[in-house]
Amino acid sequence: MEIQNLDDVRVFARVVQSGSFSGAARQLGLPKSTVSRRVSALEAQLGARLLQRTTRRLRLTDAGEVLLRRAERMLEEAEAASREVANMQAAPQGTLRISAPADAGLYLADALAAFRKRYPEILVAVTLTNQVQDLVAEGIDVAVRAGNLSDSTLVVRRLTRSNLRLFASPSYLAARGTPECPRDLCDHDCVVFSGQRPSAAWRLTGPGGTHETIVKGSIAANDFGMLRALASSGAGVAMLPEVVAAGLLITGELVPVLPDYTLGAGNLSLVYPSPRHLTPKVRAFIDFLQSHIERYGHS
Amino acid sequence: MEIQNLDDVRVFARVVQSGSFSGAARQLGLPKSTVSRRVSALEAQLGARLLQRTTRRLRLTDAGEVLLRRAERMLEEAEAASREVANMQAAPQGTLRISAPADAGLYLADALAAFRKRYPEILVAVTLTNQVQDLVAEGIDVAVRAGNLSDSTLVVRRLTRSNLRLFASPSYLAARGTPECPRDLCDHDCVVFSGQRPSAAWRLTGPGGTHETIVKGSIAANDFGMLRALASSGAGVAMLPEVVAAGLLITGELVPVLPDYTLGAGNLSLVYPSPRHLTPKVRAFIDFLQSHIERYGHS
DNA sequence: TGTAATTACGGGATACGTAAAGATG
DNA sequence: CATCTTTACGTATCCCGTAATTACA
Repeated sequence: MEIQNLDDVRVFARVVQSGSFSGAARQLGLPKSTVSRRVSALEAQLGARLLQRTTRRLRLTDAGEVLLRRAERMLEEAEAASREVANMQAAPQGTLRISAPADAGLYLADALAAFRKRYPEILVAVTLTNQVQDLVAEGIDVAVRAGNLSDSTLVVRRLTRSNLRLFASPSYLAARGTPECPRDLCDHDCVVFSGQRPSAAWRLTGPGGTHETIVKGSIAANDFGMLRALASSGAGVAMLPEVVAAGLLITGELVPVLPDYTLGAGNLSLVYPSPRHLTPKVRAFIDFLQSHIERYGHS
Repeated sequence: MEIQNLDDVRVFARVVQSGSFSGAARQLGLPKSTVSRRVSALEAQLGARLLQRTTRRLRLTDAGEVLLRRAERMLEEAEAASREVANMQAAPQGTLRISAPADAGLYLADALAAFRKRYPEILVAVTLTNQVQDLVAEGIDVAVRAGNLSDSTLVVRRLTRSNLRLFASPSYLAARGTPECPRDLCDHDCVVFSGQRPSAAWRLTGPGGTHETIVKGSIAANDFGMLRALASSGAGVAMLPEVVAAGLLITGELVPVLPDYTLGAGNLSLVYPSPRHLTPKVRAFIDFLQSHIERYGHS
């Protein structure tokens, strides 16, 4: 048969080293009976007696000698594996593969530069793309996502939720006028985040308190990238996370609408495959980004 | 934590190799659930995720890569150990250490020569001594013993029991006459095997059928070596295994008495420490000696 | 929809510690 | 007689296989 239990091997090695079953039991903190049974089990699995023994004396058999030599290397490998993995868990290192929306690059650059300074051991590889990737298939450790995530299996860690604002293209505003207060929105085409129907209730918080305005959307989509594209091409007023709009604000393709108002419900999230045994490099990144955002904001 | 179960490592390696949990389950003949749980257990022990997985895709994590590399060497060692021990069990080899009564040397020589011819792989080391040794302490594989064995823990394998005969020294017979039939023994000094008292009922089987004769012993001892010494120095008629007497028969210090009669109760035995996982070299020797005696007798 | 991974669940095997037995010097 | 190994025993734990669940393409 084959050796099944590595602990049995450990017990055997300890018995040999200490020269007695009782001694090994004491050193290992096990009952003597367990030590006896473990060695017996190992002997049964190998089909050979490993130790010739009376109550007073102990002697390795030929088979015992063979096993002992192998056992040393075996246990060394096992221990090395544990140690190596533990270190890897303790000290963040390796390459962190990040996926992010194309236009989040500008925004992330800041945070990543600081992150690299804080964790020089971690190499960072960023994939900027607007298509949602299969994290597992692509070997991505963590993805930055904006919007409502119902991504099933994946774990979502929300970083912030207070950065939804209104934007429109200069051309649209030139044609339709610029809203001065929430009520004005009723007269505008609105680009709504929704998979269902092109209407929504926007809760705007600003100088005049909170107003809930029922807007009729001209177009709806469940992807902020698409909303942004629609807005920048003049489809109407869009509610977008600042992160999403950032790129086009700089180029002037979008301008803020009602800049004193926020809609406070946008999610910027990190997404990763499994909550279990989080790699330290991922954990480090998540925690770092969280506190970085809390400290410096997100625009 | 430490890796406890080597089977878990095997399962993990197989999963990586086959690229899927289900595939590994099929190859290993295990339920899929078990494969899943084994990998999870390993991950828990190492405190690190080894495989990033969805239902469709599988990917080694950094920790997984580390473990895999170590696992290969680990499993190789384990397999080599099993194989080596198995071979050792299958093919008798190594050094067989035998302990035997000093005067059994002559008798054993024959058998051992044949044994060596049959099993050239087995080296034989014979320790001839009249003192009973501690098999385990001395590293003796098997001992030849004659007489009544009540040796507790040790395993006794009786080889033959039909070689008890009567002997006396020529000087004794010259002084007291030579017995011609069992009845004559009543008039002789008898050297009796017994720890208790110097008398015994000897059942002699010969041409005239079986006679039970109550003999009064002059001296008793529970060691055939001592009985033989007594007999050869003229203490009386002794019942001895032929093996024990053989040496002195050749030198003429003992001669048979009532040579047509046997007492059929003497044990020639092999003794070894444990019945479990008998080493093949020991098993080979036991079996060989058994059949050798059956074929060629013992004188 | 079909396949893959995980989990819930119940029954059964296994492993444990205590304690007693047996052996040894 | 003190110490050592093994075993008997009752219990608690774990582990397994079936099957239902959830995820994914």
